[in-house]
Amino acid sequence: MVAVDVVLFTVRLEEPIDRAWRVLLVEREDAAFAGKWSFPGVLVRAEETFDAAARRALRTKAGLDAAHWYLEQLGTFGAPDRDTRGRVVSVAHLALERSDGLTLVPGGGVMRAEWVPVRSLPAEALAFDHADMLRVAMNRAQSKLRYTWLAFQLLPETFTLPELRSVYAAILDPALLRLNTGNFKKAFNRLFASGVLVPVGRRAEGGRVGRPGDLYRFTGPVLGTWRRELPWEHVELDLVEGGTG
Amino acid sequence: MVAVDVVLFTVRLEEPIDRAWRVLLVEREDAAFAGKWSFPGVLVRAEETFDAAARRALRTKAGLDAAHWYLEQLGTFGAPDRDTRGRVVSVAHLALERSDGLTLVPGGGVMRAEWVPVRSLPAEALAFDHADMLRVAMNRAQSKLRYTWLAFQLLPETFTLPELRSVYAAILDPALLRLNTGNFKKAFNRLFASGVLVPVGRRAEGGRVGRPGDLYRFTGPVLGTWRRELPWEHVELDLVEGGTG
DNA sequence: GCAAAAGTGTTCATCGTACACCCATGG
DNA sequence: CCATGGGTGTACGATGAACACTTTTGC
Repeated sequence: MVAVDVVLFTVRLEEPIDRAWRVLLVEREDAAFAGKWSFPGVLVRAEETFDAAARRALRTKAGLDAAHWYLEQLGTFGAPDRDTRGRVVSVAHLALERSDGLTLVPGGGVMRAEWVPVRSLPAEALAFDHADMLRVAMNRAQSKLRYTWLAFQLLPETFTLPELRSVYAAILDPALLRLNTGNFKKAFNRLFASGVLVPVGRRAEGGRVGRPGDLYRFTGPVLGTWRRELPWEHVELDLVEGGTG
Repeated sequence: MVAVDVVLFTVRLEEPIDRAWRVLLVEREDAAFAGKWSFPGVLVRAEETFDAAARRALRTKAGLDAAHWYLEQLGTFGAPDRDTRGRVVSVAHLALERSDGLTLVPGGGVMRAEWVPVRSLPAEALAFDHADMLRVAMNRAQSKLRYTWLAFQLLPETFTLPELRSVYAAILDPALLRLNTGNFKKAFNRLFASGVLVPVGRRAEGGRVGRPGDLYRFTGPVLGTWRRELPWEHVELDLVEGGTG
């Protein structure tokens, strides 16, 4: 028996930073798992790909149309005793998406579907080995945020730099919020220079105290590495014409 | 049906750099797959973990005792038509190990087992979707070499810096061999300073032309990231005592 | 002695960090 | 006009890249 489970992360910018990083969890109708959260998942059909099954899980269990969302395979969990009802191998998936305009519609054996704060989620609250899955998913999401431009996936079309910083802070480290704003912007100098991050106009909504931030738009692929990790990553040596004798 | 396949990489320092990066491939006895290479793999038993199954595949198909080797899950391949004999989901694994003292012993339905050069391996030479697996495995191995100290896993107890450079060159980019030796050493300054990389004594074997390299020993965990990837990775701000009015 | 390869040290440019200063908004 | 927060510019230190130079081997 092969199943898929989906760990769908989002960030709620309006929430306090410690509760901003959220994950989609559902509670099943089965009495056996009462009071436990789990990730939306389905059994893989005979002629179905994992990717299709994962998007179907989001649709049927939470009413979300994930047809075009960012989705990647996380890993496969197959400990012989992970499911008490027999050996079920689960291919876990990671998805990230903004959740502003979404409404959750529980379905298919699901009582509740909610965005639950990740940082304060105790392992006992999760069914099966989903606490393991969550740990792997959190690490992977943090890595992806570091190596790629996936952070922009969690923001609306136009956004301010403080909002961008909030995304990084919510997922990587809340302390980032206390970082100097100027240096934060400088970290994106290359994106500005290459025209992938472009300013739009002043921010009208000044709901809070200070000066509103400038609005920006991201026009690049969300994947694509941050920069080189090894010093000598780009070796473009033209062969030196060494005399051979 | 759930199977595991293992992509086991090694580096042969004595070979020319383009043929130094090698992968373990086997040829099955089945007439249906004659002339095609595949990765060693087995069906997962009822009460067996993936990890155990992967190590069993190396043992039974190639006679390798991989009990303590570096092994990680790569990803799961489950396209409905990937195996002509029915739907078989395969959990691919990545392993890296030095191969100096190893002898390959074909077994369990395997005719041949060989270390095949990776860079010159055409996709058509591989059975099933193993060409896809290989591509993923190559990318993952290259990433691991960049983010971790896994390169040392492919070297003997003591080694020279040129040999270390050869490992990086074989897997990342052959052009690294033409890089300045001094700057290469400087890239490991942190390892030297922390005492994880320690010199031993002069290299006796001077089989080649120039001066033999100094011998070194690596005494650290093979995993462990290279360095920070985001500028503001380590936020250790003490809260500034701002007057709150 | 000469060529080839390994290893050391210096210089220079780049970039991350700290910090001072200016701008815009709400009360 | 003052507190709060966003944005700009400058100075300094760390470090990667280029390169000159020394050391050690084989022929």
